[in-house]
Amino acid sequence: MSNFGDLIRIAREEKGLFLRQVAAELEIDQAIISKFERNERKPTKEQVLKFAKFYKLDKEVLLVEWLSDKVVNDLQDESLADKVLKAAEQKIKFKRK
Amino acid sequence: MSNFGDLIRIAREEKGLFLRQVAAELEIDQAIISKFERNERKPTKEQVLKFAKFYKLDKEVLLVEWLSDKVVNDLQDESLADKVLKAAEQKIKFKRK
DNA sequence: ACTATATTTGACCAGTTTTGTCAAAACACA
DNA sequence: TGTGTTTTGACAAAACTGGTCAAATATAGT
Repeated sequence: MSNFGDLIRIAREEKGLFLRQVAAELEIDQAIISKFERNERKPTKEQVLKFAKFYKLDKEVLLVEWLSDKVVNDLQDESLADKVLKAAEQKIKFKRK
Repeated sequence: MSNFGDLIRIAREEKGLFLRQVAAELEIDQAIISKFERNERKPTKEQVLKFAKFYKLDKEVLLVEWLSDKVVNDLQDESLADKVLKAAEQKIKFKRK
């Protein structure tokens, strides 16, 4: 199962870049990027988009990864997760009308 | 489509109670309850449980309503909602193993 | 319109959480 | 050991939450 951190770590490694270099390019402290890569901290939406652009990753893929991490985080109480997701789906459907 | 606010407003009206009374009973400021009923503010989990108990509503129903409101709130970008919910589902499934 | 009561609104505060900065510690490896 | 990279943790700044209160607004009865 993928997650935001893995995606950006792999992308960085594939390009053979150091945290320092990415940090300079994106103007984000390298300590923070390190934490993003280990899923220790959640980036802002802006930052997600910066990573997508810089690593040339699909913006949507990265956003979905990031948002679903956030949703999972809301559902601490696993036991209700299924019901909650179903309910959320219904609400979204309803909103679209 | 229901939501947390509607549920507790209807419950209160069915019991013929004033905000003031509920506020006193639950020790929550009536201005806040008013905002909960209009979905202007999100209660804490504790508060959700207080309402369930006081109005004798099913705890789980109320929690699902509350959590799914939270999830929908995360998904500002409706266009990705379906993908995000599917991804979240996968992550939950994965976590369970 | 006036009164009385109920609800909503908005300004403000305090406490918590999140985000960013930095330097030291830990790690990798020649 | 020496050099360069990554991780960790302490700290501060900023943003967000949750609560309090009183004034404004709405509602109903007279």
